[in-house]
Amino acid sequence: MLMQGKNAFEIAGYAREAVQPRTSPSRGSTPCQSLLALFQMSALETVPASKAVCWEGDSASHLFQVVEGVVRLQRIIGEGRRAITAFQYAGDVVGAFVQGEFPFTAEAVTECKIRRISRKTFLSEVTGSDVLRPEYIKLLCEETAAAHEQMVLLSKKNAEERLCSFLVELASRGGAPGQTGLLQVPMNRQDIADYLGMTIETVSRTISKLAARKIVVPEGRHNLRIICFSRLSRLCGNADAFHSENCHRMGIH
Amino acid sequence: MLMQGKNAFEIAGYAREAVQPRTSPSRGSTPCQSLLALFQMSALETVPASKAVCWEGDSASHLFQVVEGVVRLQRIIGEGRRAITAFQYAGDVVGAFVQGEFPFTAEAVTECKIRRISRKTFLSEVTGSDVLRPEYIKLLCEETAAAHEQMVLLSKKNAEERLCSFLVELASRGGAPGQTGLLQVPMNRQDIADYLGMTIETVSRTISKLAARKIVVPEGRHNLRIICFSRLSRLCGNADAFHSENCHRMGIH
DNA sequence: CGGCTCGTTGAAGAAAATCAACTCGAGTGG
DNA sequence: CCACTCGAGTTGATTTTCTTCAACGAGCCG
Repeated sequence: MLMQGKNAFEIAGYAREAVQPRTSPSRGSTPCQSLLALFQMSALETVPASKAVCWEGDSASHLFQVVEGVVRLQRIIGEGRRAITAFQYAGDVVGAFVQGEFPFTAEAVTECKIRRISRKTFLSEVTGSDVLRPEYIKLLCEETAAAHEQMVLLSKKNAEERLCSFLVELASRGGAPGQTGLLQVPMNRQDIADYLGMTIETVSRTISKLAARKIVVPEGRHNLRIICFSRLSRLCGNADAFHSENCHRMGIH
Repeated sequence: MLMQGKNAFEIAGYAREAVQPRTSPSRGSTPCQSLLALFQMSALETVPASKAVCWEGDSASHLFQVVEGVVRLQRIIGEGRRAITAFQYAGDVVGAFVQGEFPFTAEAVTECKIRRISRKTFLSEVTGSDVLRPEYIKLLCEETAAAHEQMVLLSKKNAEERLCSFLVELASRGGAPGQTGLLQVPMNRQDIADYLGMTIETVSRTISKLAARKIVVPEGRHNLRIICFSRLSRLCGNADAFHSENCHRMGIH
């Protein structure tokens, strides 16, 4: 329920490629220009924060597009343990890789605007289009690559590297923090913890330590001012941190 | 289609769906029956244990099929840290989800037999076939689902749950251990550790503890006799362990 | 046999989890 | 307006789990 007042969101850059210029539905003769245009024919739905978009185990009859807001994909494994396997931002498609049943529950982190499309329609449109098909494949590949990246993080990185990786990812996926370096963090500490395989306490302590080193400055619960993005990048624990494309000079050494 | 093989490999059940009945190459008029048949037109190559099949960062001009043996997909992240993101068994395709450059190095765990096909050929065959396309999509979805499963393991499971999950996965992917309960474990302790986000010492200790509880019995470095598969399943840390399809009575409670 | 790798086991240490207290803000209601 | 509560977050103290360091053992091959 945090920050949905139309603008705070955009300021932080989360409106990545939100609503596109209206095009006519592709049903019939007009071919779709892009995957996201497929969703344009369906109504915009509003999902309140922390309400589910779809449930683990349910038959995946639909796919969803996040138009605005942030969605988390999560799995519950006994005794109150929860793992968040991905966050989906404006422009992302939820369920692209799902066949049969959803292997996750998708919940709105913030209040969200979404569109849905039936899997049947989606697949027939995609398989019938030489434009959409490679785009769909590309999407699947990116998702899998992201999953592998996350596995590396969870396998081998320590608390600080995990958090820094998360912040860098958030800055690039949620939208660049921009000149001011103000990064909006829509998810709460528990979400971050469950995404990074840590506890809220460790997340909190790690942020405090970064703050003490003047790498970031917390401004309220949901904002972090990035003082030195290049240092943040170098703390991600990637072998090639120094040559990272994220690292092209941000002014501060 | 499993087990036509005749050797030590088959005994352990790793010949999942290895070599198929010879079909003529699909180039030209004869359509392929399945994704794996696509590889039939190319020569069988032998890769010695611990030699690379492809390298991280290299342009992914080819895809590979594992015909026999086990391959590990790994990433190195500075200072000698290695993460194994997946093992690929006989019948699996390596690089299905890759576009552009390989995000991993693929290395033979055991001596392997592989076939390769150019990405260009693969994609043109797949996109041109109504049989192959859904099969390809299914493959991508399964890979992503497996990646999510692994993320849950790495996020939330303790050493024992990780190891038990691995053994159950190995039993189902590498082939059922069968009546005798003898499970072949082709990878060494370091491979297992890097796959599960642990150290070799912790892997070793965890196996010893399972052995002390008479759940498994190590027989040499690369064999484990599963005494009680249902107990192993229940130790995986999945919420639904009791109702798992792996759990249909194996005799022992 | 000696030298090697791989695996196991023990002891010590470190990182993160757990448990617990406390702060901060927002909302509620007197 | 202020006291109160409630949830989220922070911080400290303690414990647990796993890692690290080190020694040792088993199998293998020259």
